[in-house]
Amino acid sequence: MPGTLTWQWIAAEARRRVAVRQWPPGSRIPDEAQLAAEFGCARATVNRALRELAAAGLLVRRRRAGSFVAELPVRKATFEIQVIRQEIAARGLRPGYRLLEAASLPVPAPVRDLLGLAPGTPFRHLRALHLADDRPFCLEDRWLNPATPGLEGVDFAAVSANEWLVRNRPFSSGTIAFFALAADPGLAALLDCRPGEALFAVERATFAGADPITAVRLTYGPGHRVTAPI
Amino acid sequence: MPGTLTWQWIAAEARRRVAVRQWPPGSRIPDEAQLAAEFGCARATVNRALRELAAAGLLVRRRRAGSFVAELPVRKATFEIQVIRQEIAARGLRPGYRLLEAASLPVPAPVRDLLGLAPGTPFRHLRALHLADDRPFCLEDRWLNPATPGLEGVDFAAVSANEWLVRNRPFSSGTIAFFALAADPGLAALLDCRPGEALFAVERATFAGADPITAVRLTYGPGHRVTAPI
DNA sequence: GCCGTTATTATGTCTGCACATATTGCCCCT
DNA sequence: AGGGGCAATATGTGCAGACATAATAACGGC
Repeated sequence: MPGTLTWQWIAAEARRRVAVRQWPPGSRIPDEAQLAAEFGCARATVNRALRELAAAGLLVRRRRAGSFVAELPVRKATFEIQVIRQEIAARGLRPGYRLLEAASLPVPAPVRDLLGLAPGTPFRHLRALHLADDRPFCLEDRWLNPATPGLEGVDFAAVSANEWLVRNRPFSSGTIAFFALAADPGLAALLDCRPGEALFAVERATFAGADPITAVRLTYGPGHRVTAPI
Repeated sequence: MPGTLTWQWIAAEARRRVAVRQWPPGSRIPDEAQLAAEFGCARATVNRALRELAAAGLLVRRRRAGSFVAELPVRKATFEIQVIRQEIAARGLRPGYRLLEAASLPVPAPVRDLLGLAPGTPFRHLRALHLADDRPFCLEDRWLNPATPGLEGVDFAAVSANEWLVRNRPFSSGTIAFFALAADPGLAALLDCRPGEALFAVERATFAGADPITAVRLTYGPGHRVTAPI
């Protein structure tokens, strides 16, 4: 055991003790100082290991109270949100892009609520199709704040709004939602599927601080799956 | 600036510098020692801050090369996977549960591939309906390794397999996938919706080390959304 | 001029110490 | 017995210094 130190080893050992019920769910585990003594390392090293396990949902830590094994551990799955072009390339396909529509319109009510806007606010509305090996991959339907800095003069026929935003307005906060959707005739024609077919869709709303930047719905072609390791 | 230290302040300041293009995408940022000098703190503190930003996808760090602002930052959305009963309770609804079917059957091919099993392996097959305020919420269709320790004698009419596993075989690894699905007549009857309606579904495969534990598909009622902050 | 070896450098991690902070539980006062 | 205040305690974070490691850049031999 000594010699193989590092916080990762300690984290793995703690995981093992939880898995074999040496530290049963709900129980309090020895405090950092005790573990540091047992493993023959500094308390900071134990702290690093346990902090990691708490972030993973395995432990619950409370000041003065101690560290406890989670009763009903909340597992966390982390999905990576890439630029769509990269998402397509990662599947070994050739990405393509076609702008369908660009206009300035008053935002519809659902988007208004999502972004917290006043009724009648004009936003830029964009619809574009992302292609993989020349076949429809996903429809991007976006409402974009016209006050976004740097927006004037951008040609969204050449660069997708998706990619322009990631490059130019990155690091914003927001929410993401996944859901299922039946293809209406228009969607079916665009995504090359049967009307009524079940499609997978993602909606994102993003903000820079309190300022709304964009709301987007990405509707994927039939059979699309989003996966992540647990 | 001095006095307000903590790694969180440094992380926020670094985020700001990236956002205002003081540190443009792709550029190399000053190294930890320089930043520590600038902020008047220890290198370990800067390290903690930058490590956090790298985990968030904002920075890319390479030994000897330095820290760089990500070109196309890969945003990460973290979904919490709760026990279904808690998921229902969190929506302010009364959770219910009904076991529909329990049998020992040879695993079908798709599940076999997912879990890496030999053909003809017998697994325990469970189907159960989770209810919210007595209305169908989600159908659980599960294949469970009969060799799972502690499994014998568990009454899955009283406890959902979902919850039993989280309590008794937690902390396993695996994969999760989200996708859309059209309701077949059987599903439609169970989930109280129209046949052909688009439904949201989740598939998980979980392992303890290399040993397969379970494969499960959760098919949610119409209109279900899964959301996460970014 | 090309290629393999070596030195340099920035990050990754550990140690040992210190103080801050949030609770909890005990004690004391009423 | 009950309630409020205080001290004990475990985590959270900070500092300075050190060595490990990986990847690059510089160098030297052929």
